Amino acid sequence: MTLFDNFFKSAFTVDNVIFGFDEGDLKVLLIQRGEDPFMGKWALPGYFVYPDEDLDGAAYRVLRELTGLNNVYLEQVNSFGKVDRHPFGRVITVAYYSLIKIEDYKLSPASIAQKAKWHAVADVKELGLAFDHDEILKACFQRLKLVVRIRPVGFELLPPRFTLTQLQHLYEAILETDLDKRNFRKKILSMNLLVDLEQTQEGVAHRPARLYQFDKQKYHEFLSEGFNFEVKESKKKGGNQQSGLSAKP
Amino acid sequence: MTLFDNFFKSAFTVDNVIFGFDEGDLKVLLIQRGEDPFMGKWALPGYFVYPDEDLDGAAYRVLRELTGLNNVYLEQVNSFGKVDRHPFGRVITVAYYSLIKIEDYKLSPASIAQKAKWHAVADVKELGLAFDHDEILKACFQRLKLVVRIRPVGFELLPPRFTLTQLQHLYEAILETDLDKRNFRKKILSMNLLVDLEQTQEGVAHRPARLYQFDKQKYHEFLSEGFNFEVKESKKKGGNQQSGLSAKP
DNA sequence: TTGAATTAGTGTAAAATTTACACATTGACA
DNA sequence: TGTCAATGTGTAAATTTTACACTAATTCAA
Repeated sequence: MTLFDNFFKSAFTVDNVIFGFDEGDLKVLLIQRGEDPFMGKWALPGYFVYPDEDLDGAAYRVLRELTGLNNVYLEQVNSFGKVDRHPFGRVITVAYYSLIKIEDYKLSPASIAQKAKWHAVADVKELGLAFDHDEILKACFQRLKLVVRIRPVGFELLPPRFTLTQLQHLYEAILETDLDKRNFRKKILSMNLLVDLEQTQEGVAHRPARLYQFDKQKYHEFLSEGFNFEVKESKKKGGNQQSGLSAKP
Repeated sequence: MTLFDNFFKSAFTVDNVIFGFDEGDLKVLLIQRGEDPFMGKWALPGYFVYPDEDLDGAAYRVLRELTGLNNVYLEQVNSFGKVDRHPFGRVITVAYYSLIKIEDYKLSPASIAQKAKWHAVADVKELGLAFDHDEILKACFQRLKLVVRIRPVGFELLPPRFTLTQLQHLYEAILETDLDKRNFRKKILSMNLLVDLEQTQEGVAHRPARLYQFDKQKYHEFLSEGFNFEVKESKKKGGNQQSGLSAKP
């Protein structure tokens, strides 16, 4: 293995951007560092890749240890390897993002130890993360924006029963835009991905909304055949520039 | 740095999928391995990431050493880190793809030494690459398919003057589909990205085609504002399943 | 010189999709 | 019983996409 003997003190890690959705906000799970470097700062959960472990395996492990969750959507985004990104040495990290239902997330021993906490993605800018984690988060968020147009992400992020307004808010949070209510509903319903539960919300001080769930079978058809999401921005409110996109079978 | 002392003999590399376009075929630059493992097999050009070098820097270096080219479109795609992907030890590689004009590529000393050769992407399946390079190529090709819809890749892959038919063939090669000639032209010309050079081909045994070049300025506007490419498959010939997509400002 | 071969170039109408837009409905609560 | 707050619904216009076939320009060979 002389090949390797030439090579240097360096390490691989994975860092995981764990997205959730709650109270109309897209959130990300961060941990507060208990040691240097960046003691006290917020950071993405991550850890070394073990020698007997695939990259994906490491990402799943980090996620599992922190959240206790197993069957989760997880996708590699990019690697980050600036020479000086870690003050203690050369560390190249592979970034993953995952989508989880916040209500499924129960504090694990690891998450307590690491002071894990959900933060609204929009608020993280001001927070300033450790290392180059701001950059990593940005890349993963951008990827999520792409993926939401190609895959029905509501499946991963919403509770089993949800209203169309909640679903719309999710899309708006991810796309950072406002959508037209009627057009959104038309589009979503026309995909036949939703099952009308013929139930309504309870205990809200206004007309209660119908509850829906995703149709797992249709969803899997979509995943294999391709998927098309396209809803245009409403121009009423002051949403930012953004528009449609489609990807068809 | 005790952190690092725990960690293992392992290495990072970059592997580069270098695409070119010639004679109607999308091609990839491969090298024939002169040493074990996989002696004699074709492989993607790649090398270790030096300790004082960023990932992108390493990818550019590999590309430059092989092709002598500098100002090239290059994008990170994914990392590959299966435990056993390299028979001699743990090697995690970061895959990049780049787009070059084949006519700009001149044999460099490195490319001669490494027996570099262009292969049609379609033919590589049968060839069987070293390591997990088939998988890496596939991932990069897939990425290119996505990118072609969002960025006018002709810029990077075609010579300065080209015909609309050449441009169409490029899109067909990347998307692996047939496109309708009239619709393609309508779409491309409506983007105002092309400059009609008011010249025609010479020495062809048929009606000579007009020559165009890309409008650099418009191109940069597109890059900053977003880009929209959408042309649907022609159903005449037996093209495979594929259809449109758009991404707008 | 003529015509055969080959690729370039061109327009339109129908279908599908996207967009903009406003008001009646429901239930809780005071 | 009326006020509050969010739900739910339809249509017409504009835009985009799609399907489709013939004439034009040039070379080459007879």
